[in-house]
Amino acid sequence: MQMPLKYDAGQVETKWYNYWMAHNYFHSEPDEREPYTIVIPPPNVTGVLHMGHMLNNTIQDVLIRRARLQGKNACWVPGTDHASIATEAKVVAKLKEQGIDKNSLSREAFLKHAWDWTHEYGGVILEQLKKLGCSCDWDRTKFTMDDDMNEAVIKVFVDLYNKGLIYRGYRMVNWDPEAKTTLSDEEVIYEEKQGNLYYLKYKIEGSNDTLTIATTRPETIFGDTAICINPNDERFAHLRGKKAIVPICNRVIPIIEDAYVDMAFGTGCLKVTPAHDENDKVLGDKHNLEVIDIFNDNATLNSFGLHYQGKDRFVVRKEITQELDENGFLVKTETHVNKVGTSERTKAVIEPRLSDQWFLKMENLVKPAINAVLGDAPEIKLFPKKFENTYRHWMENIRDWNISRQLLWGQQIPAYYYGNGKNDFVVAETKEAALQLAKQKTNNQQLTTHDLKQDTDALDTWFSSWLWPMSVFDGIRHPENKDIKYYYPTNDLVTGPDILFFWVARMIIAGYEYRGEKPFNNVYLTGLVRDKQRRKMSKSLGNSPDALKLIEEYSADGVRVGLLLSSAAGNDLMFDEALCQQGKGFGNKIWNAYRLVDGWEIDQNIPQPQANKTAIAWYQSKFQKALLEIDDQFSKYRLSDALMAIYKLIYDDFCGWLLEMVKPAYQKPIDAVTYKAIIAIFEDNLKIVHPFMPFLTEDIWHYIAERSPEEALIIAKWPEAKPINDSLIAEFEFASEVISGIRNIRKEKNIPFKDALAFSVINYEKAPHSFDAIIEKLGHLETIAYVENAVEGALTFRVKSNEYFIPLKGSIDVEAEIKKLTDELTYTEGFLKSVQKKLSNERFVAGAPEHVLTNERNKEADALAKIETLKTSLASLK
RNA sequence: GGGCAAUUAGCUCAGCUGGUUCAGAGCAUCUCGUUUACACCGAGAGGGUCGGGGGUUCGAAUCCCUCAUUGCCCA
Repeated sequence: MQMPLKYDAGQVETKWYNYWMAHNYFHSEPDEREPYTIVIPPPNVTGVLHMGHMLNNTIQDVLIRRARLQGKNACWVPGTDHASIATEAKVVAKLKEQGIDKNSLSREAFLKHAWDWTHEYGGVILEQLKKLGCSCDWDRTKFTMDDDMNEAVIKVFVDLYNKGLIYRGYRMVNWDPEAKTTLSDEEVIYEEKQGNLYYLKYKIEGSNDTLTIATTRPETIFGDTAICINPNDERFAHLRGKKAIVPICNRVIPIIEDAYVDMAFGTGCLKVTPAHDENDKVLGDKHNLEVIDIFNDNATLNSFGLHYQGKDRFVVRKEITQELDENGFLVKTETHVNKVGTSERTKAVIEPRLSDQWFLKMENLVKPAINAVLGDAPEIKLFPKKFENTYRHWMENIRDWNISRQLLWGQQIPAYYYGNGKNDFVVAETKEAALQLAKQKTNNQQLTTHDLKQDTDALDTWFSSWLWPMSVFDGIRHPENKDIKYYYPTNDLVTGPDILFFWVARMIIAGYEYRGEKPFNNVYLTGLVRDKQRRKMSKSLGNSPDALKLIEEYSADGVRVGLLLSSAAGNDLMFDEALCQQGKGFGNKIWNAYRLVDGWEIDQNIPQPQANKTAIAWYQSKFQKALLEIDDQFSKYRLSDALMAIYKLIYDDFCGWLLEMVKPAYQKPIDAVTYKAIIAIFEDNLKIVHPFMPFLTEDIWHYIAERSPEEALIIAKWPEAKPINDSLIAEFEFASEVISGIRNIRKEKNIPFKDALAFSVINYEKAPHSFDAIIEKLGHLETIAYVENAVEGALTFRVKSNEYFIPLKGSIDVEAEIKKLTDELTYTEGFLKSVQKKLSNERFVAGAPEHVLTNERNKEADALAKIETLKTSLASLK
């Protein structure tokens, strides 16, 4: 087939993606082959492709395509998650645009809107992954809110509850008193605000002593249930075990000691208000303090606020400051800058508020997961290893997981209340099952489903995605099905370090709890994609390039290469479009290399020149060496280095050297043996490039020959390992230095390449002649003459101790030659001296290992030989 | 405030358990070159006292201490 001059990426990409889909190469079913499985980190269903996804999914596709070429049964399961907070926020915003208030809708009506939204925008991101070339098994696409997935989540919740691992408890949440709703941490914006630090005097019970505390929120004194001092603070040693009296409300509260208190901040005495401060809550739990909530849900004071009842918190702050001052409790006021959380949407100052939440006990669940990664015989490896420290730190200090969210979008918590008491509920997979349980629990056979009210909260999205590697294979509902038994544990997980805890650790926990087995063998943690100024790429900064535009401009292959060229595992990636350009350039290079080969005329009758045979044998060894290196880099998840090894192999060794070596002279045909070998080599090259540049390689593959669907590159066989001829590689290295020497002289003397040169050598090194014909060709020499003595009137250069001569018509600048030789001599003598100094150091000779010594002695011998050559040359010139 | 990383050429990074990858790669820069695959090209060149200081050692980018700077996570 005739090849176009230029590679048309857009057209080629569509063509081959459709071809791959039509022939079902991405689909996997269990069979007798070894499985290789990846589950995608499910992106937000309503999200769009950004640079992080591009990097992440390129890596996964490289891994999966390589596995496929290696003959494994490769299965990459795609899907999306429902991202409850993000999606719900988007739906709420859209409704607001239409003038609809979320709170005016019933649960069912709201969910209908959310599903409409999901159906409209959901899956866009998956379509975008196709543009990138991702070879996911689309038949297996999952969504965390699919019916079967929901069922698995609920089943797990009920099971954990029945095991006594799920409980209800209080937790501090971000309360927006204007919207009267809970906000996630992501929806709170912290702003620096100028405020005051009020110094308040508290009396000590049973004495005339006082203590002074500093607070930014004097109105919260009604909620004080302790004063805390640092046990190491000698200033307050006299207060130990005493009690203090809260001003105005005159409540008597204990003085407790805890190292949490910063002795240097304020007065060193801290008032503790567990109901209204996260840190105070922790202190309160630790010291068993009373919890007094002083606010209504709109942030006015309740009855604990006494005569301030019904007034807003900020009004009270002013008024109470005055009252305290008038009664002599206010010592002084200082200005103070602190960070105040405000609502992203209403701008209201967030009120920390205690609220009923569902928790999962982590202490015991976490044990197998710690052992799996950090134990003596780790079953799961993290790449890069440095994240093991982070993992350890989090897992060993794990807190119970708050799994409830005050949202509608998500799996509704399957707890059913039959009464108003705190414990008047049952947990079951269905309402019907709940009714049975409720009847048993209450002994009230009259109960009906109408008496049951389901908890209004939804489950944290991570409570779905922590089951992902199991639930996508239906392994929770049907633990013995053939898919889960075949594909689980999966092989590699590729994700960002920012969700190491939220997701990765929890999947490990769930894996051991529900299958008694790890969910994956290896975790490859990618870096964050940043821009050239090291800023994180984000929508709000607007510094993230449009992913699809990039693909349009640089081709999918180009962008893939660009992303991977500079992304060592775990290191952040400084994204630069120039890298995509480099990727595109690489594609162009391969394309044109094939155009060259494709254009050759083949002559069956001419014998293969020895030089071509040597060249091909050399490249084959070089290829095998690269293959080993590539395998090694892959095993360490160093895809960047694997790609660079391939890049250099193809660009330099194949295009730069091999093709130049075997290229027939102008309008001359090539022998059939060489041609056949070059084609075979080209095919092997395409195979190793294919995981990185799937489109271009598949396209060229089909230009090389007519191929049936069974012969497509995507399912070809990865090149076999063969022995490496190291001496041939070394001989080439030597020859390439000779060629460089010739090129240098041409350049120095402005000799055009088309002029053939006379050339002589004194072969002191007894170098073999295998590459002579190649040196002649690439150096454009008339011939290589082996001589015993220096050639007069010639330019010279040396490789090791061999001396090369290029006689020039016209005069040689003898002075310049002498200077060149003298410089080389001076340098070599200096080098020799340093080597000999080392060798004459007895402690070095005694202490250094044998191979180091041998090396130093070789250096010495080489230097001596070279000095000999240089001296002979100099003598002949003078 | 606690913890964990990092600092090597103009840029992005590699350099595993101290000595043949020991100062490297790619890009960028500069010079020369339109040789019939490719100017998205070819041939060459320059560029780093391996963040500063100290120590261990025959020998340190590599190990230890210290200071400085930066980043990340947790509070």
